[in-house]
Amino acid sequence: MPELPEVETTRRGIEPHLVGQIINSIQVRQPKLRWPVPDCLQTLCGQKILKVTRRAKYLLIDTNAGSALVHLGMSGSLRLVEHDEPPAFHDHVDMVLDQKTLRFTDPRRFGCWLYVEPNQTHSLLEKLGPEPLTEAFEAVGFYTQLRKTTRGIKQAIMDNHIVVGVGNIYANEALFLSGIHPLRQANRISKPRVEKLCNAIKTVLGKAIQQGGTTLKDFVGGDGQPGYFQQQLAVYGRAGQPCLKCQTTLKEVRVGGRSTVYCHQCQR
DNA sequence: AAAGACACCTGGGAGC
DNA sequence: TGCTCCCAGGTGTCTT
Repeated sequence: MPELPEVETTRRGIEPHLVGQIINSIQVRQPKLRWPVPDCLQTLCGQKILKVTRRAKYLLIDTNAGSALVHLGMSGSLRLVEHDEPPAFHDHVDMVLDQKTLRFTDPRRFGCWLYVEPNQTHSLLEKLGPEPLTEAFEAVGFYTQLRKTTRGIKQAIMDNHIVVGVGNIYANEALFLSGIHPLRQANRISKPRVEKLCNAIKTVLGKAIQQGGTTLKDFVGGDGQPGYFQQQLAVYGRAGQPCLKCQTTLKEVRVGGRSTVYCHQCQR
């Protein structure tokens, strides 16, 4: 579920229900997430939520007494439920607000709930590269970064030091859109093609956010309408099927253990 | 300093 | 029907 568009969609979905609300309690049923949920998270109880922001795939729920730093991992989701809705097996954390309860579900427990002190940054956020949908991510800087590595381009764009938020699905899609072979050495791609890739990343992620997070299966917020996960992925999950541009059969290889699908005709 | 392997977990589907 | 194996949207940390 959660690639950057899903995280941003989650943020937009929960924010209106969170801002201005008081955190009445935080119930941790399963503290063993990616890292143990720290006791100091309780510092936030009694505080008013000021805003909900996102950095890479991390969500920050800000108060005057610090922030909750939440990551959805591979299988996490956040949604708003009524106070009396009984928790299911994988509902590990509840943030009880005035009107509703923000509930964190995560079967694989790769997600996290951490505490950040006021006016501090967390070490997890320190070494992150630029946000792909901002001007901080642009072709010149991107090209400079790519010149420094001989890795395949797919691995490079999935590296958080180079650009954040490009997960496996959208890495595949952006490379198809820009006509670049996923295994091509990052430092051997011409400037114009890097520019094209830069734009493709922005386009793919931006479109996915517009659609409400393409791969999301369950939504957050009261108005969780189904249907946005049935979308048009050009290559991901389509190995063996014809390329949408040239009908060549799409190939699949494993890159760093991740499924990688591409058209060997369109992508060079 | 950079790149690859490994780690953390559960659930679902394929294959036998 | 039931067991085993493999795969899945992430990413920090350890090992070369």
